[in-house]
Amino acid sequence: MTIPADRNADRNAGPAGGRTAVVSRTGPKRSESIRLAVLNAADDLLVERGFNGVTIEGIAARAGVAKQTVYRWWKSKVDILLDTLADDAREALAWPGGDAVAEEELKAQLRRIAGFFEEPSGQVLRALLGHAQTDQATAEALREGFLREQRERDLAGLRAVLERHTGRPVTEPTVDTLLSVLLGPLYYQALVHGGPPGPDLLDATARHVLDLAAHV
Amino acid sequence: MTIPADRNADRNAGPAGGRTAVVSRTGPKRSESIRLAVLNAADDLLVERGFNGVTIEGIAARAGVAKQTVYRWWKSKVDILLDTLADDAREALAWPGGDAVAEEELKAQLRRIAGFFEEPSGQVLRALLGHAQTDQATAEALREGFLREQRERDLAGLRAVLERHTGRPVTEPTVDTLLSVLLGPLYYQALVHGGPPGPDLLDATARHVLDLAAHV
Amino acid sequence: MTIPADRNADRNAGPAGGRTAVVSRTGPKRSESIRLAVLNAADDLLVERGFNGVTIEGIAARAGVAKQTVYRWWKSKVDILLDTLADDAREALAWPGGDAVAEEELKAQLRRIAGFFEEPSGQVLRALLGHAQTDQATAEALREGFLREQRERDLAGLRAVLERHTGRPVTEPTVDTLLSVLLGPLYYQALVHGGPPGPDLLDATARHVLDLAAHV
Amino acid sequence: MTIPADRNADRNAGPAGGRTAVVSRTGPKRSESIRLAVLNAADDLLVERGFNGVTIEGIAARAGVAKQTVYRWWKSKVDILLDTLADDAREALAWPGGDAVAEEELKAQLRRIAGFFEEPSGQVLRALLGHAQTDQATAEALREGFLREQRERDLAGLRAVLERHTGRPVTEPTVDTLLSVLLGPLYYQALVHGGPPGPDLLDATARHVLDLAAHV
DNA sequence: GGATAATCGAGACGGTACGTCTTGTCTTAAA
DNA sequence: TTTAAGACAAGACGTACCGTCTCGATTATCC
Repeated sequence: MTIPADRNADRNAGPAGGRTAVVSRTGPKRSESIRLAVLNAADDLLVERGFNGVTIEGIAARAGVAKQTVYRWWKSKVDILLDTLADDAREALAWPGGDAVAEEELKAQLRRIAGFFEEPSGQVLRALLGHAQTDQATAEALREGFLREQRERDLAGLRAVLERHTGRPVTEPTVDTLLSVLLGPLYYQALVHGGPPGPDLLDATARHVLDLAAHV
Repeated sequence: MTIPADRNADRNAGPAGGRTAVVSRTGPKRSESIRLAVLNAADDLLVERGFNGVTIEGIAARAGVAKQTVYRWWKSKVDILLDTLADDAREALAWPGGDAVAEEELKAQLRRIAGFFEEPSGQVLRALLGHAQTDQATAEALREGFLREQRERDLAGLRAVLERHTGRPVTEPTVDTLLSVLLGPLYYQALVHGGPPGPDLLDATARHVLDLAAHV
Repeated sequence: MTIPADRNADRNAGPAGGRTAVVSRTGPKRSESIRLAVLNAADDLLVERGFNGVTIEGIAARAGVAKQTVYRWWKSKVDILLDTLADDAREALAWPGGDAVAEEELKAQLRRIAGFFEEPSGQVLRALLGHAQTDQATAEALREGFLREQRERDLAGLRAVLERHTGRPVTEPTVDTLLSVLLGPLYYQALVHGGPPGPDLLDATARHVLDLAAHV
Repeated sequence: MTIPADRNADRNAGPAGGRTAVVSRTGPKRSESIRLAVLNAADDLLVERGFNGVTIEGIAARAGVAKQTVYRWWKSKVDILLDTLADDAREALAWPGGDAVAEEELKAQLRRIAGFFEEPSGQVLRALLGHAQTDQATAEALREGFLREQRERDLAGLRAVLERHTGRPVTEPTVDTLLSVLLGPLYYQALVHGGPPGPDLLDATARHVLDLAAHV
């Protein structure tokens, strides 16, 4: 969670936001500690018991919170996990954007992603991607939220590396395709075969992407 | 379903088969029509209602069969879907192995896989891969069964193409890496972003794989 | 509600009264309009939805009042209904005490009570008597409050009629028994069989009570 | 429960009864021990905690039964209590019909009823009558079921006593009125003032009813 | 005219129970 | 012996109120 002011902007709209300030708005505020307890409980349960082992009742019990309190702020366990992801994944997947050699930077980024999939927050992403395979609502929420933002960050990061490497501008469709070439094998290993990819694969993809960028 | 005699050999072991003929073994045989009705019902429900909409009770009701009858032959809905996959996916993902130009053959194979993901049986695979993200048992069953076999078929198919293309033998680790490079972007599109990949992406990957094979 | 100054004397004791004047007591006074809105809302809900359909939240919502405001002044919905009863039932069940023929006066009083049970305030009494069957606290509150007062008014009213009829004093235990003989069949009809008693029954009881009073 | 064959005739209609035997009807039978455990649990809870303390969940827990099992056979706690009443109250309120002196027999019967109200099954009747004050469905079920049957038994019992006492036939409307005169004061004491009536009252009513029967 | 102290609306919160749904096992009767 | 039908224990679902509590905005009273 990086920008507290924006957090849950849509969810909080109910009592206070949006309406033109006519609404009086009194009463106690939402408890931040409860919010964190719920997100942590969900995360823990996911790691311990898998997606189907995460239940709203279980989350409430472990967070030491009433079930209705969970329902007041989130409408499903998917909603909770999306919130968890938003809090945790952003920085873990950021492009540091140093001035290293391009190939090294790509490899480092791939290793960072591979490492992310091993952590609890990576588990959350895997779980949500898994659920999205057959749940339309989850798929949409994920794409319009986390995935879109992440894609944008990745495109910007990759473009910067490529332009530094080739010394000239790179067109949008090119970066788009190259990003899929870069990330594809890694996600494929993580989602289909489970576990981290061999180092060969990461190095190979990083190199190929740079070659391709140079030749196109 | 290609080899009826072997079908479900392990699953059938329960009530009737397996034991060394000591079991008297009388009564009517397992009804093949029931088996198909169950598999179809599961498939239909998956497409209509998503993975969580598939329930054993729902399957039994739609197949016009008692719940216990389903439990007798399969131990979970995942087991049923694995059965469905085994019946449907093999040929859909086979390498035809013609004598076309290598690049064309790779592209055709990629398009075949992309098409598969749009069909009901592709839905089943996506559902199972999704569930495997957080369910250890499913992950194992999938990897030791369908995924291993499919990987072998893919390795053999790709090696044949590469050797025809380069005119020399290709080492095992090389094919392995190249297979991930080839399939990665496609699976990444299907599983992460949903929907088919752009044609550019498929063509690009096919070409790169051949380039890489030539240079290594 | 006949004596506003005394109204709810005990109930009001909470925040302000009772303590020996040490408490300085400033601030706004209790809103009478809120009190009435709450009592009316409770009454309406009781008639529309039955005892279980009366909830503090429902009352507050319908009265346009915050829940806490209700809890500030009443400690339960039973408490609210007792208040309603005190406001409404007294005069409806009073003995007018004219100088008519005794039999006519008894019949008129019985008909007045029978009519009362058909009205909303009669509903409140029935509801509270009903709840008192299995709720000890309600039973006690009802008996020590409304029922005792009403019993006293009834005893006085009946004694006056009997003494006028027989021309001599009537002993306490006799009036007590005769009051039960008089009211019993009426309440029995109202509470057990629902709906008003046949006119035969009222006339018969009135006559019998006078006969008995004459013979004893 | 006196006539097991008839028990729950309407409720059991679902799977087996009523329809013209077309329905095949297989599967396990309803467990009688569960039925009794549930009725006892409900009875116990009512006595211990009052009507509002009786919850389906509480009944299920105390009976050591799953909640759904309770819902399978009864649709509400009122339904359960009605069943309890049917099992328990019939014989407790029967007219023994000896050949004693009429007055003695009436007094005995009144004492029997008064005693019934002190027992657990009497508690059930009081609870249901209480709930019926504001719940239309309960009121109807009670009147069309238990109360009607009990009224018929009472009418027959009282008529026999009266005819033996007067030596001539008694008309229907007369018995009806006299029954209310007889039972009214007793129920009034039990339901309104709680606790048993004084012996005076019972003796007085019994005598009056016989006087009235003789004079009419 | 401030400070003080109450009322009041709004609603968060931990709970309990609701009535429904699905799971996986078990039991019975018919085929 | 297999199958259909379904009883059963277990437990999660999402909802409704409970009674307590914490805010912030408003009055009134008294110094």
